[in-house]
Amino acid sequence: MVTSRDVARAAGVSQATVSRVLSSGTNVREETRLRVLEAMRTVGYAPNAAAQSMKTGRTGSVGVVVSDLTNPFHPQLLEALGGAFDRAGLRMTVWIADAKNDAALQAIRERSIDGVVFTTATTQSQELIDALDRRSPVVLLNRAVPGLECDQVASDNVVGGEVVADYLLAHGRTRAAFVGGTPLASTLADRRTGFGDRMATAGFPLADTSIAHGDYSHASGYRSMTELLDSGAEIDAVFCSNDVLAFGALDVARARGLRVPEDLWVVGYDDTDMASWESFDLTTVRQDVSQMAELGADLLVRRMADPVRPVERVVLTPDLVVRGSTAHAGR
Amino acid sequence: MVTSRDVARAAGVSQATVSRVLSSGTNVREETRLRVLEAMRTVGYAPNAAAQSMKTGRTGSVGVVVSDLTNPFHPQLLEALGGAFDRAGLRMTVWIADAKNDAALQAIRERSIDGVVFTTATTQSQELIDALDRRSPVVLLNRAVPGLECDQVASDNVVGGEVVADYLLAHGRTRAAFVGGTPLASTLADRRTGFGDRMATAGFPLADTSIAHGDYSHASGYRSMTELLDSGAEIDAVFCSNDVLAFGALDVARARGLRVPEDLWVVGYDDTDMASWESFDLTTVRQDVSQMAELGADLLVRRMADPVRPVERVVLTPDLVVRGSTAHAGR
DNA sequence: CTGAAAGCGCTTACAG
DNA sequence: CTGAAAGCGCTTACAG
Repeated sequence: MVTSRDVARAAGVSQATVSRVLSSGTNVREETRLRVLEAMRTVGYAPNAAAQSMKTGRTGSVGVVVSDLTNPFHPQLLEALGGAFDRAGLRMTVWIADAKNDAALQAIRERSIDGVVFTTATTQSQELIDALDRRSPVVLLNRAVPGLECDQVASDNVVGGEVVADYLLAHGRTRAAFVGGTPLASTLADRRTGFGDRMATAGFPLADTSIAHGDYSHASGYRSMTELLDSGAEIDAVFCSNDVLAFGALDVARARGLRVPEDLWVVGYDDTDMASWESFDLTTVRQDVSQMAELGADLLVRRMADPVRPVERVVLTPDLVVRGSTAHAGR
Repeated sequence: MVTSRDVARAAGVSQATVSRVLSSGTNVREETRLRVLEAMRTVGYAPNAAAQSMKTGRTGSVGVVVSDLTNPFHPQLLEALGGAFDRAGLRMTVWIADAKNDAALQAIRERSIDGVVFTTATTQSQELIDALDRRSPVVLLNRAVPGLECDQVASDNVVGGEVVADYLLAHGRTRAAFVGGTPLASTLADRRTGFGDRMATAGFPLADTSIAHGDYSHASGYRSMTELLDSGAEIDAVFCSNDVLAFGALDVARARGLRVPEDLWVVGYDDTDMASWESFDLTTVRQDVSQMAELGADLLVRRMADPVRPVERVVLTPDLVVRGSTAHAGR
């Protein structure tokens, strides 16, 4: 292994000078700097990250905890986060968690990473609370946990649900059902609350049959929609708590010869890329993934720079994207 | 920060003994071991990864370079790799690369990661060749680069194309077109070669109009299919070099009132989750993502353990999954 | 602007 | 089975 000592020898300077060129670049005569740089190239030097990290206390890596990459919303979020951290000169360690996952918090404790973004359902685990007590840099993205003293970025899912209700009501679609996963993640529960309350307030409570199955997958949406229709519920609209569920619901509608949107309106949530594909042409509530990721990455970077700054909670307002699964006629 | 020295003090032993408990666990009296473990808990100790890594020369992290998470095949691969590395006790640093990306190779040089899996198009960049000369652990997954002296796992894309041709020919679908991206990644070029050669050999060369546009996205498939049909080509089957392109092609067929499969057969590649959704019900060439990821992770682990072991090249044989976009009647 | 030296927190021979 | 000590490869005061 080539070390800074080898470079020093080759350049005829002390090891300390090599290190200065590497880290600050200041307090070095330009001529010396160039000579050292040249020597680095000649001997094929690359600084040892562990040694640097041990001295500086920083690793240059951050963690991202995501779940369920089969829902395209999550890869989109991951890709956006990757871009943001890349621009910030940070590497990204990824945990793909099924449920709660404290590996990332452990990694912070071991100083493998400098901070972490959680995009998964985060219960107030003791580990998380301890980490925050320790002033570990943690950002919650796409999740709001009211009691938690940490930076958070989330869209207002209650408003997201309300927007859908208002839209349906404005167009006389009053016999609405809700399809979610179960148990509902807080984000989805909020969507349901906003939606259901608004409909109820307008005098059109959701059908009791607004049921949900399993996870948040296509299969789950398919099953939920099937049961909904089998139950004989008279519905003219269905709001699914994410796009993938809505795709499943659409497939059921199609298979049964229901015309969308004439007979049934279908609304999703997330505005994933696929929602705009002609096969689906899905009206959905848009979450600006790029913006969300950008804000989250930025908050984490600032938190790492200053562990005691006041906590920030950013709430994004989602908006409705109207497409053929509701608005247009004759598709 | 709590160090092993603090633990030693609390347990009434030397720092070396704490370290022994931590690393090997051997050569320590059971009673001592328990006392140290207890002290660790009491003082809230977590070993410093950088210090460990500096001594051992290993980081416990591996890199994965993926591209284009909008193609669901890649998230599936990433998720499978994440699972495999997790089971091996390794963290996963992810680079989402648009083109060639040497950041991961740089990270190996700096000892931020112990090895890397490339799942992206890898030209024989000088950096990669240098890395291999240095015996850096590198595995190519889903990419075969014949000249490259490194472990590789890929499916046989030529055979994949041939399988499709044989299938079409066996069912009398002889006026076939190919839709790919451009420029073709080697994987896709192989699929085209296998497909085109087999069709030509049987006396049914592909239409000249077998064109391709842009990337490997839905939009690209949509545009290619549109041009294909606009050109007036008389085709009864189209083979798309991946599923996402096929979804775009299917949407065009639908929009134009072409019946699939009666008027047109559509075949994809990858067997992503979505291919089985009723909206698409796509016949496609299956790549076993889990197996591929498992093999790749395993090769990397073994390569890291033994940098001089002979290179392995694993070739997987893809198989055809027949669904409604070709076989069934009346959908 | 540069060098000698201390030290980051571990692991691991080397003695005992 | 345990401790004292060296050293992994850097960064950064401290002198000059």
